[in-house]
Amino acid sequence: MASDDPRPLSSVTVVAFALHETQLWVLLAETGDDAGKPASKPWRLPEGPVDVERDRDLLSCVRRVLKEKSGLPAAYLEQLASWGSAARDPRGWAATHTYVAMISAKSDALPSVSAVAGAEWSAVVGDGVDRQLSLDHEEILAAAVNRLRSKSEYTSLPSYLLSAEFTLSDLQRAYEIVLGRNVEKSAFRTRILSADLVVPLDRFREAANRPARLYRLRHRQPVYFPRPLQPKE
Amino acid sequence: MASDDPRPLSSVTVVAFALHETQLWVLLAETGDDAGKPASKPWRLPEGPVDVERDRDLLSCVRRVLKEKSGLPAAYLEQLASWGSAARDPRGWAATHTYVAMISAKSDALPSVSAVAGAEWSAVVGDGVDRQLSLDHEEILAAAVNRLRSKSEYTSLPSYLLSAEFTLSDLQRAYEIVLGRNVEKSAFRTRILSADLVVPLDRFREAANRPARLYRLRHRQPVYFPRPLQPKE
DNA sequence: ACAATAGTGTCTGTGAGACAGTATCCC
DNA sequence: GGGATACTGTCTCACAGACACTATTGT
Repeated sequence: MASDDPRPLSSVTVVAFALHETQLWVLLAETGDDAGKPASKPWRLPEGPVDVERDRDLLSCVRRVLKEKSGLPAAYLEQLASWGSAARDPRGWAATHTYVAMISAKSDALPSVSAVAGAEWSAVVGDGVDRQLSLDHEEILAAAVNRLRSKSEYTSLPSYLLSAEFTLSDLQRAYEIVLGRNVEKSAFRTRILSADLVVPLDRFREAANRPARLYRLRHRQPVYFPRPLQPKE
Repeated sequence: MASDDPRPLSSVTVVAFALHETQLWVLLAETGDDAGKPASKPWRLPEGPVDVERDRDLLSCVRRVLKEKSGLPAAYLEQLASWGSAARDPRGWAATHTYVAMISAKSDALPSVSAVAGAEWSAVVGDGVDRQLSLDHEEILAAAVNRLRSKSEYTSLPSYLLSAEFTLSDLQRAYEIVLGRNVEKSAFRTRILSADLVVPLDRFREAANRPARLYRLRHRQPVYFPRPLQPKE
């Protein structure tokens, strides 16, 4: 019980999501080639060890890691789970605290590109990406995608993927991309408007058709709807 | 980035719930009086450091800790969250992976007493207990109670607090105790029976009134209902 | 006028809430 | 029969799904 027993490695892993065009994207980091040897699976989720000198707590640790790997702030951060075992990291017993981060779209709807070397957005396909990830990061990513999808059935999570001002059609499209299925327009609008989710603005988005009213989020915290969108069959 | 940087303490904390009479109970452990000095807040949640020699992963670590502190097996275990900061433990930067454990009632509905020294069941009042806990364990307990309550609105979690065979009234009472409010009988029975939750047995519990049919759980994993019990107002 | 997207109205279905009524045991 | 608990039937209400319909812009 002495506090100098061997301790596991402690790190933090971020699964950062963004929207671009018609897809959901996740932030990956390239494995640093330690000692010049390129790993067989060079991609991984952004991760960093807990720094007991600089990090006050887990949340500030995630924020630091996300900033170092992407330069981007998270519109919303939530703990996912933790993974820890003797086998998951070749360096020894390692535990990681994982977080889901939602990144707001930038004005021009570009995928919030990072000016940081070795970071890259990858499209989410199914519950993963189309490349292999090292360690157990494929499992962690799948869990994050599933958490995002299932929580989007009954909360306003997808709203954090939009920019500050958006139309209800934008929001509906965000849900459709995240959930991977169509959402019925009328029911969707009633749902959003009867919850206290958004504030209507007096501005409209102009286009070659009827202009759409712009909205912004009313709260910083997610809203929980009274019923899930799709009764889980 | 050297792997011999100072590492945080890593531990696992269990919030174990049980049902007895008309209340929900949680397992507490007495702080060992290190060096004979009794702590000012002698009670805490069962907790133990990750043992990199003996524990294969976090789940086996929780099982070991729960067994050591209570001698009881968990009918259901689920990760709650993790807490980690420089300040939460006087010994230094400490992270703990917390789990919620559900303990089945024993045949005679005794609160599953433990033959282990320094462990004790305490009734849950509100989202805590009526004594102070050390470290941030009051916050962890509150989070566990809230998780149990909110997840009981749309899953079969309370079923794990019953013994193997139970009546629908037993199950309803479990929900009522966990949720802290009455549940309407007719709707409750329809809900339970139309989900695939239970298997009817050919046996009945006899009493000084109409005998009640006994049931057992159909699945080991919790069932998710299509709608929450109470629309979150 | 037409294309295109924004936004609404109406009808249906599902499952929870309320509550009364019936069923079946022991005494 | 009476007390007690088990179990069912009926009516209402909230809200999601389906889908058609109207509204308002640019070209």
